[in-house]
Amino acid sequence: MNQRADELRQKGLRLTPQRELVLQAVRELGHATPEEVAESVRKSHPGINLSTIYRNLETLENVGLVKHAHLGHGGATYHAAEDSHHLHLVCGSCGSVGDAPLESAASFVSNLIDEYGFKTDVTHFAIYGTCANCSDKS
Amino acid sequence: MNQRADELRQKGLRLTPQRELVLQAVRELGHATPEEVAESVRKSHPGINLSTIYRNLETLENVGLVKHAHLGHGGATYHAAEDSHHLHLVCGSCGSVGDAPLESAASFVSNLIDEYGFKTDVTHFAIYGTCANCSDKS
DNA sequence: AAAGTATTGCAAGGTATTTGCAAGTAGCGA
DNA sequence: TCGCTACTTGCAAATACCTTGCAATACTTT
Repeated sequence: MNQRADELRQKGLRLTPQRELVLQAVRELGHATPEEVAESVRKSHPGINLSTIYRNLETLENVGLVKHAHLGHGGATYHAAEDSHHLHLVCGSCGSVGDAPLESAASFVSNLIDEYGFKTDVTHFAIYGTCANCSDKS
Repeated sequence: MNQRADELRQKGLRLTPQRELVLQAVRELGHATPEEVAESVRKSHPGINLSTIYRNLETLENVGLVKHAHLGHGGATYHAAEDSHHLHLVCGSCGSVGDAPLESAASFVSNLIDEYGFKTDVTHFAIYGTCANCSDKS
């Protein structure tokens, strides 16, 4: 039917309605927890089980269509693989999540490679701190 | 008895054996989950309850003797406030946690301040990536 | 030493995520 | 198009991790 389906099938996986819905929801939502994905999917298809969401997020991640990042205390948040080209600035004070381009971290990343041989993925964990807004107030 | 005890008492808190043990364990362990702290403490004092560990970690953090960081999927890990002067390089492949001095991120941090007014605390979340060891193998 | 209150241990309660299993269904082949 | 096989789903139970209520205990101050 399309590339996506083929890619799944090649790995012995199937393109089920539920799986498509999960992928679509992740793409629409940007960053979303499994719970939020479930909520979104259920607007059109109320019957979908939470464990199905979890299993599909995992499956889609294995295939490379989806990635997860850790933006806070609790669980992971998921986003489409296509938009993992920015880092997440999480404000510990107000909880807001801002974006910044990868270039902001370019020198940092190359530092770590040069000095430690460590290949950094700055998108996977949040960059924690205090946003401009909250800094002003204090 | 000592500075630590006084500092606690000033805030209406008490220095209990359990509390001292928790602090000592955190200092010895470097980075530790509540579970690991419990395990360590129980070697000398088997009766200590997990909820006591959790409550004391929280209390000690409020007082500023202990801090927590997010180094992986699950819960937080705790360390003594004194050694929060490094960032954590977590390898997604082997799970190892390496340290790097704050200076490695200095330009990154000032970038984010200049461009977004965002004050970064690079120690709070792990820096995720692949360590030199694991890069070699692949 | 006694009183007052923070703290502890225990058990129960939460929340988030995972797992076992029978029923359902996508996708390949005839 | 039909059937078969194996991947998936929904459901319920289980697990992991952490929090909370409460009565008993034990630091601290007086």
